[in-house]
Amino acid sequence: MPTAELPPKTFALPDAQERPPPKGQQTRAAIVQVALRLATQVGLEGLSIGAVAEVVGMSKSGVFAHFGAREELQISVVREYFRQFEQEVFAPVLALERGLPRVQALFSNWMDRVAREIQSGCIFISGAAEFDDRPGAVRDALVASVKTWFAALLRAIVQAREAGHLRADADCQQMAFEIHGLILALHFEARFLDDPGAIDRANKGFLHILSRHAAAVGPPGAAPTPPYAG
Amino acid sequence: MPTAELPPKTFALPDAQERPPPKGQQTRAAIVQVALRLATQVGLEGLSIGAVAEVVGMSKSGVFAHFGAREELQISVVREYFRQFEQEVFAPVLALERGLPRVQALFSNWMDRVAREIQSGCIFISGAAEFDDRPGAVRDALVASVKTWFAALLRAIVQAREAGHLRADADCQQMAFEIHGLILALHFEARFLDDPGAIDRANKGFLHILSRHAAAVGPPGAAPTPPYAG
DNA sequence: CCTACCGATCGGTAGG
DNA sequence: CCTACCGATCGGTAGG
Repeated sequence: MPTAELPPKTFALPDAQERPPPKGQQTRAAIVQVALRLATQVGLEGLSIGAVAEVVGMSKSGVFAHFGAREELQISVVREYFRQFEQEVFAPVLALERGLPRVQALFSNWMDRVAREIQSGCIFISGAAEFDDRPGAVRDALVASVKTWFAALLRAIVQAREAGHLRADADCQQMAFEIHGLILALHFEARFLDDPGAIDRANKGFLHILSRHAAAVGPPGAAPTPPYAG
Repeated sequence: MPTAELPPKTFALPDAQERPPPKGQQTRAAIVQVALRLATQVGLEGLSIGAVAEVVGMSKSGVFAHFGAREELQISVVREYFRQFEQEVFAPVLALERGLPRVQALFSNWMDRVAREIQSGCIFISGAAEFDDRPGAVRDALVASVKTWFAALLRAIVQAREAGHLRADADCQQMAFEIHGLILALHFEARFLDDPGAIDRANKGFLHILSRHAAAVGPPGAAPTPPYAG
C-alpha cells in the first residue's frame, strides 16, 4: 500500500509553506476584503468601523482590535487595493516582450479594470479627491501606491522608445500624462455622467497618442506607420 | 440748483434695480459663500452645518433655518460654484469671434481656474468622486452643472469646425473628451501628486489635440498649418 | 435668529 | 474577540 493512501495522521503538521495563516490573520484579511468593498462605495473617508463590523458579523471593538485605529484600517485597504491592481494590470505584461506590446497591454488591462470600476469605483481616484487636501498616513499610502504604478507605466513607455517602437524624440512623461487623462475622463464621464461612449473615446484617444509618437518608417514628416497597426 | 444736487431724501426708496436684497437674503448669500469655501476643502459630503455656523458666527440652527436641510445647503453651494465658473470661464469668450478663438479662450480660462484650484480644490471634480455612487438631489445638481458646461464647450468646438478652423471630419465629442482628460490629469497630478510640471503638460496636450484636428491648408495628409500658430 | 434639546453615530477605551 | 461604556459630533426639532 503506497504511502499516499495511508489515512491522514491527525497529528501531522503541514509544510511551512502550506501552513494556513493563524486565525487572527485570516480574520484580519477577511476584514480588509470587506472594508475594501465598502470603501469603493463610500470612499476611504466614509469607511466606518461600525459598518465593516456589521458586514463581517463582528462587534465594532472586535474589528477595531485588529487595527488599533481607523487610519490603520484605511491604510490596509489602500495596500490591498494596490496589490490587486498590481496583480491584474501590471504583473501580466511582464510575460510580454519589452516595448510597445507591454505599453498596449498595460493600457488594455487598465481600461478593463476601470471599465469594471464604472460600477464599483476606484480607490485611487476617489482617494485622490478625498485626500488631496488632507495630509496624513492615508494620503501618504495613496500617493506611494499611485507613484509606484505611474513609474511602472513610464518605464514601459521608455522601454518602447529604447526598443525603437516610438520616435527617438518621444516625450514619455507627456505620453503617460495624456494616457492618465484618458483614464480619468473615462471614469468621470462613464461613472458620473453615465455616458457609455466614453470607453470608445478613451480607446480612440490612446491610438491618437500612439500614432503621434510611433516610429516612422519613412523620412521624418511622412505619415507614421506604427508597428501595432499591422 | 439742479435736481441731482438736492440732499438725499431719507424717505426715498431706491430704484427697484438698486434696492439691496432683504437682510435674510444677504445673510443667506454670506452663508453660501462660506459654505462654498469650506466645501472646496472638505468636500460637499464633509460640509457640516455646525462648521459653517462657526465661521459665519451664527448658531447651528440659525444657519439651518435658511435652508431647511443640509442637502439644500449643498445644492446652493453647487449652484453658486457653477455661477462663478460660468462667469469666469465661459462668459468672457462670448466677446470673441466664434471658432478657434473661443475654443482656445475656453481652455485657457479653464486652465487658469484649475491652476488656482490646485490650492483650493474643484467642487465638480471632488463632487463627482463623492456622488458618482450616491443618487439624490445633490448629485442631480452636480450633473446638471457639469453637463451644461460640457455642452457649451462642445458647442464652441462645433462652431470652430463650421467656421473652417477645424477639419471637416473632426470628431468634436472626441476632442472635448480628450480636453477634459487633460484638465483632470492636471488636477490629479498637480494637486494630489504635487507635480508642478503638469500645467505645461496639459497645455502641450491641448496643442496636440488642436494640431491633429486643425484644418490643413495643403492637400489631405500634409502637415497641418493651424491658424492659431501665427 | 436664538437656546436647549433629541436620537443616532462616530472613533476609541476599559476590562475581561 | 466580547459587552459596556466615553465624549464628541452629526442633522434636525421645539419653542420662542
